[in-house]
Amino acid sequence: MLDIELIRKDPERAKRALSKKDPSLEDLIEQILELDKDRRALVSQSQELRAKRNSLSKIASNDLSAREQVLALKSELEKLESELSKLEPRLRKLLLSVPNVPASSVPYGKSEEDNLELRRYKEPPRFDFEPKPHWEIGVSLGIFDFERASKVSGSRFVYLTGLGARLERALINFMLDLNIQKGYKEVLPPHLVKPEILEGTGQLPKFEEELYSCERDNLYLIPTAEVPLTALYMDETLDEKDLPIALTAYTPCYRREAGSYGKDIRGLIRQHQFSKVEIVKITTPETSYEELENITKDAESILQALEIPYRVVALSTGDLGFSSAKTYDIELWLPSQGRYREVSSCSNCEDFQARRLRIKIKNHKTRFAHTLNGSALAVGRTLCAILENFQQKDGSVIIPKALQPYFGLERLS
RNA sequence: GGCGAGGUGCCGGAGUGGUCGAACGGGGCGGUCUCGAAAAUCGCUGUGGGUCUUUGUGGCUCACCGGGGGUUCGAAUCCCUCCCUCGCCGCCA
Repeated sequence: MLDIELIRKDPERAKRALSKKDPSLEDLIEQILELDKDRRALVSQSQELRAKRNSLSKIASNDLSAREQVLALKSELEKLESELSKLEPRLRKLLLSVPNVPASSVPYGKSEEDNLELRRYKEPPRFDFEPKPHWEIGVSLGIFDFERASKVSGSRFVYLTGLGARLERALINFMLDLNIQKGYKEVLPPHLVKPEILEGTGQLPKFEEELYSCERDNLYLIPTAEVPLTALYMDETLDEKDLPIALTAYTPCYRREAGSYGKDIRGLIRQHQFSKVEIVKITTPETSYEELENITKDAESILQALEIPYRVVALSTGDLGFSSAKTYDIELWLPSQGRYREVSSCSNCEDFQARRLRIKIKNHKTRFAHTLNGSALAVGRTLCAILENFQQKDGSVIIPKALQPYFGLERLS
């Protein structure tokens, strides 16, 4: 959530910044300004009445006429208050649907076409045979079972079996251990959260269709561990000397993938449920951009340890997520697709989420924290990359050295 | 799921209709004392909003004692409802 104070003070600047993300947002700002004006007028009026009422009440114990005056004030007040109670949720909802403003260092652009490649690690491998897509490798190795998954749960689900399940588990442990070594505190968070939490991190109110909900209990399945990790310190004021707070968690992620019907229908790339190891940092405004570089490097170091080719791109203004002020995506190489695919997204949300979640920090003065999050890493896609990049002519797959202690075998065959 | 107890400021804990933004204690911050520290002692110490502004760690004002609603001239205090925490019983990985 943006600070309404800033919108009020310099609406044109807010519009200019937001229209880099989405030009249609200018109207939204206009509406917000309008409602905010109305709201303040109503608040002032009702406050005046209340002040009058309070002073009359003080003498009312032995003054019957004061009592009558108060009754008159009361009906006026009720009118104002009912107007306010209609207006305030509307204003709030509008404000909650305004995305974060891009940082000035974010490259301008309309879509992912305009993302800026920053660096690459390792050449894509060359094969002296036709490399297979991961789903073919996995099925023939007997470690993926898509058919039975669709019988049981429908499309975009998979059973990992035998060494497939073990490989996934090895990756999770490997990633968590690396993160822990770097100072992240391991957390195992709840996988079901309240709507207000998703509102806090920015998934709601705009992206309801993306979420699985348990209506009876008014809870949602998390689409990423970012949600419960970032919300861990909701409604708290943290001491600045305890910053940065660095958290890591493995969780499954649940996404409905509405609106991506045709995309990535085969394989593990786009599933309704996937494993991810996430990192989150809570910092001061002064250090958050430095920390964005840090979490990106931390995520990259996992791919380096696994020897998987990747590149890092800076998202353009038009491709930035709702809550993010600046994002680096890490994309790994998939030989069967001949292109890079996202495996991590590292974002600085500045105080956008902290304001929604009321996470404050304090040394002399109190202010909102900055929050960052990054995947380190998406496990399923990493698993795909291992199968595809390290596949052999005979259909076996070499396991990267660093992972072997976790997996227990040098080769998958 | 059933019954019982309870939710008050940074913490503990009073307060059962007006003078309560809230006693008292602890903590924190500042002063005195001290070579210094401790002890003692004095003072200060919530958040959010509106408005004014000679923009000052400013004035005035409103709201907030788990959330929402109600009674009343007036609610932390009474009533309804929801949520949460703790205890016991039941069920259960």
